[in-house]
Amino acid sequence: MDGPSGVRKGAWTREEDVLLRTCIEKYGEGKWHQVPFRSGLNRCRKSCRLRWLNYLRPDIKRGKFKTDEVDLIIRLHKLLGNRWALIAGRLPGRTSNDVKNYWNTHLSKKFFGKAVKDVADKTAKVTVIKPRPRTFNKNLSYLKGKAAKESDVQSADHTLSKPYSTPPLSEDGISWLDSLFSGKEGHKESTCFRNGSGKESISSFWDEEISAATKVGETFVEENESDWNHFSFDMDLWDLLNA
DNA sequence: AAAATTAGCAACCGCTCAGCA
DNA sequence: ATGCTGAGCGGTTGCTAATTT
Repeated sequence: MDGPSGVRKGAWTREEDVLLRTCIEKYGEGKWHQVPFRSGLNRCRKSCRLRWLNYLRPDIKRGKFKTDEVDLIIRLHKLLGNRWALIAGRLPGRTSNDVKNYWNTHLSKKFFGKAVKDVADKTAKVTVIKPRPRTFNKNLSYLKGKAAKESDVQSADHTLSKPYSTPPLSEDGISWLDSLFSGKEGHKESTCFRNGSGKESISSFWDEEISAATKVGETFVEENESDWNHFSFDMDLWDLLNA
């Protein structure tokens, strides 16, 4: 079971779980590089971290996904793509691995299979561009104050897997995006689920998303500004989160 | 009852990013 | 500006249990 480097791999034993749990309870989460040494486990830090996050953490919820959880996964996946950590963050007690596994085993066939069938039926190629806001670039024309071209916005409609109503552009052509990113008025009362603590504002949802996105390298699709053409926004999810 | 197939889940791997020197 | 290291994420693999033939 040991790897070439002498580090143990494969399934965790009960004893290893106890050692890891004891270590985390004593020293707290984090400093994963020290965990194997502190716990006395012959495991790599990645393995320890994963075991804790996906299995040993006390707040992890086990058992089948409820229908509302499934519904949320579907909607969030539509909005965020395969960003399992973000999706799992909206599902109290569920890990990204859980969500990912559930999607791959239950939902991907259901939806991807259907999509394939739809495409075959229509014999039309549809490219679904999933939004990945973490590739934001501060040099993007939008962030430099340039307005998005309306024609671009309109053309984006054709790239979406589901039609949606694009909020009307104001004179500067960016107001709705502006408010979306700044999390300003109009959304403050909206809510969504958050880690069992009840609710949080939808604006904070986006604040988190966008702040993370803008923080990360501050690269906002510089190499292909037209990516914004494909920015999709799920109004159904918006409604759901507002509900 | 046994073999083959499928489904579900745990764990690993490789990559990217942030922080720091 | 650059390189290094730790941390985190998503894709993929592999094992096991359940189901079907």
